[in-house]
Amino acid sequence: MSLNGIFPIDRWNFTTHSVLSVLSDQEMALLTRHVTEQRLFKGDVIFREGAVPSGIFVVRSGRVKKYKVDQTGREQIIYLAGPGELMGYHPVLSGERYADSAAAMEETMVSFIPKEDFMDMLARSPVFALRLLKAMSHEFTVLTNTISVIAQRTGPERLAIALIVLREKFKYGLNDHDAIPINISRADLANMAGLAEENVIRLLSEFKAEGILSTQGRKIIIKDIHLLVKRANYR
Amino acid sequence: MSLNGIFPIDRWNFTTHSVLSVLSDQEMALLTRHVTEQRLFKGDVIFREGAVPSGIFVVRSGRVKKYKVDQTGREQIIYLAGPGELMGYHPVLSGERYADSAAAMEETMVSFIPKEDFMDMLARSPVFALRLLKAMSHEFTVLTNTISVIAQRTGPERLAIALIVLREKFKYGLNDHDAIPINISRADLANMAGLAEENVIRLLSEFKAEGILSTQGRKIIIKDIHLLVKRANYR
DNA sequence: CAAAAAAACTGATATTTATCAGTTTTTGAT
DNA sequence: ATCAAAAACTGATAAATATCAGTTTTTTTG
Repeated sequence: MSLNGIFPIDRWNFTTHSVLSVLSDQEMALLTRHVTEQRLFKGDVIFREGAVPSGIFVVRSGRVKKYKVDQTGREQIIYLAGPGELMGYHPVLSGERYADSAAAMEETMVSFIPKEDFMDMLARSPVFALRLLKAMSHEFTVLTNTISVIAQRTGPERLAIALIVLREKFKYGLNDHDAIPINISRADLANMAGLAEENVIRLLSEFKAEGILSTQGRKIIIKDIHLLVKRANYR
Repeated sequence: MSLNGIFPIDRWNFTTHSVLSVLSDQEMALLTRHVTEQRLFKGDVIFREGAVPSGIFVVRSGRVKKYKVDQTGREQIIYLAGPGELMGYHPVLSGERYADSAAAMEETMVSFIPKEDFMDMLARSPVFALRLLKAMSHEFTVLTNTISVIAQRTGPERLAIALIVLREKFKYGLNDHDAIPINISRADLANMAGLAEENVIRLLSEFKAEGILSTQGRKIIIKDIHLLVKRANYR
């Protein structure tokens, strides 16, 4: 079932504009001539805030969290990247260091493209540059909405929105009628919603009592998406 | 006195990469051939969330807040734009609607460039496109840091950070040794720091008691920037 | 498959921040 | 300069959320 029209899911989480797809086969071959593949396991760090980038990453499979760590060690998850998404190109373009860190949330495959090849393709292909501008502009909308969610929504609303986003992120590869098991630790969920872990757990059992979801161990299954959207208090 | 090295002020608030400056005189003339100037007064809305953009804006003088309004009518200020900054080009590039609203915080001059002229220049000038990519990437860092401030800092820390940013934003046109009067309503300050207005006022008098600042009516003057940076708990 | 480790969960309490109902001060218009 | 309106400010209270100190369940590993 699609959420279009009910909840603007695309605005909250997806980078639907496929950036690489605008390249011709020839250009693609040029861009990926020095590409390397990496298999990552849960918790593996892909890049760390403050480090100097040497290339960009493409998520091939799995899920990656982008986050910032504060003084007390708490993580705030800023974005969740899935298959097909580009990561880590902003600091390459701006000549800065990484503004956040990225880590695999499960077994994940990523491709690494050296920054020289990326910048080279950008200079060669005006279409690619324009498409990247478009994709970044969209990401901007997503980040702006993230700010408003964190700053203006209550705890229960933030959790409900995080669950709606996660459900979409975990849909990948499943049939439409399948139940979608959201496989995420309570700690990661808390860091997404900006809540203490204990409060996430308490809210989850409230949602369960309301018939919104069920749990199987750590896995969360949304039973009534409309009720969940209502709980998110979306206007 | 510069804050470089003490507090990474640029990361938090400035779009220092001047986008228009890379254009030749000829290109500039082409871009600004249909430009119109507008004089705006305090509170005047420049664009509103959800509206369809028909061009981009350049702030010439004054200060503009970019914000989102929630169900209860509360504003969260996302960014504060000053002289030289481009506004409202993201939705033009992505073909979306405005993700946030913009309003003048004081008497302000803005230029309006029709989107056709902007897109035309982008197609004509690869240097311009690359520069825009660079500027947007930097903005990304700023937004990412905004998220971490809102999500991970305490109320007093958020207020201290807002004041540091505001002090820089109000520096424009003053001599280095001048006191910088931050002229902002308590309501706007609260909406920047993500606090209730009453708590901002209480915190301001705490800061005053600590010798960090003084007030003259609504105007705030930072007396000890090092103490303020300390209060922001920056590492 | 049993033991150990990790994660999920619970209840009580503390802390932070917002809300409400005002009073006082400042600002802007005549 | 005066008055009305708006903004700044104060104190008391309420609500939301975090923290602490555990117990129970689930997952992982030898």
